[in-house]
Amino acid sequence: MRMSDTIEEFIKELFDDEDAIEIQRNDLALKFNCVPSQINYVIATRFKPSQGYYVESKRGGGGHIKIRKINITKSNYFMHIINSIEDYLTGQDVDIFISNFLSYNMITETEAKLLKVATSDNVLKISQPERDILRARIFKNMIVNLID
Amino acid sequence: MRMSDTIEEFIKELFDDEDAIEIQRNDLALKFNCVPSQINYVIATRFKPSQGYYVESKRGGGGHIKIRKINITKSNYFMHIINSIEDYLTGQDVDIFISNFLSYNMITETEAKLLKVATSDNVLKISQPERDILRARIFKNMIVNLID
DNA sequence: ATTTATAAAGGTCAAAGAAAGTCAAAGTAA
DNA sequence: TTACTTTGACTTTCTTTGACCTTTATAAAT
Repeated sequence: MRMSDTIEEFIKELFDDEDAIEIQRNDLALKFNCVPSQINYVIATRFKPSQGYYVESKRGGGGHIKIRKINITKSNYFMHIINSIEDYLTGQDVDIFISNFLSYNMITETEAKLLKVATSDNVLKISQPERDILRARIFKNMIVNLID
Repeated sequence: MRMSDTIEEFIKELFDDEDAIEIQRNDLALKFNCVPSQINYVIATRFKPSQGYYVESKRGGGGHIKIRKINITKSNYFMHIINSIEDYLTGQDVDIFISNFLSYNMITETEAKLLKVATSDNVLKISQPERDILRARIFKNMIVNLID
């Protein structure tokens, strides 16, 4: 088995239910007896955004590499919602969606308020059926941006 | 955890609702077993104006370092922005506002994305000048909801 | 009362240390 | 051959440390 695969596996095991982990490049390199940049290679090839991960790091004393797993459930959930919304969307529909999002802890209170106000009749202020069409577009596009 | 982080945390806990605190550099250094200039480092990197703090100090006997939290209260800040927006708002204006909000740490990345997408040409998709008028309405109303 | 010395703060800056990042060359496997 | 892996020299970023500097208060000396 390639060393990169071993390291990849090890890192993946670190996510034990958690959705984010923190590693130290030099420690890992030491543990696997490889050069530190090998760790970068593993991360670059196995923990890309397209593979559902997203990475941030800090250099200097006490530096570290943090790898976050994109919450598939969340993104599936929102994707499903988006697909389920037709071309028209009423204000009541929005209210129901938002209260569900909140009860599943998918969004913050502030995000809820933003969704609500940006799609409210008072703000859109155009006549039907254009209003519900515009509302659907705004709402769907906003939701896409709630996926981590 | 880095010493700087520990010290930062400690200092932040000193603000217990208060909006200003006073510390003594040598005492702190002693408490955390570090050189006094470490305190300066922490202050310089973690209590910058851009991070909402402002620092004054006095040397000599009975000297001290006073750190004040500047609360351009979010609410004042946003209210001012809202008042400054006329009936029309372009996409470029929005971009500038958003990047300012972010650099002043007034909003999260997600909130930024929501603001951006809910006011983008692609989503509004109506003709001018109605588009800029609608954008102004949506943007202003969303911002109101960013005030905790 | 004024000047002078001393001690008590805090400030600055650069060097050393501690991570992580980059990139290209060399090695391997399909 | 071609794509993927491994290595290592070099770079960049952030933190820690320490030597030296400036400011302020207070006590001592004039």
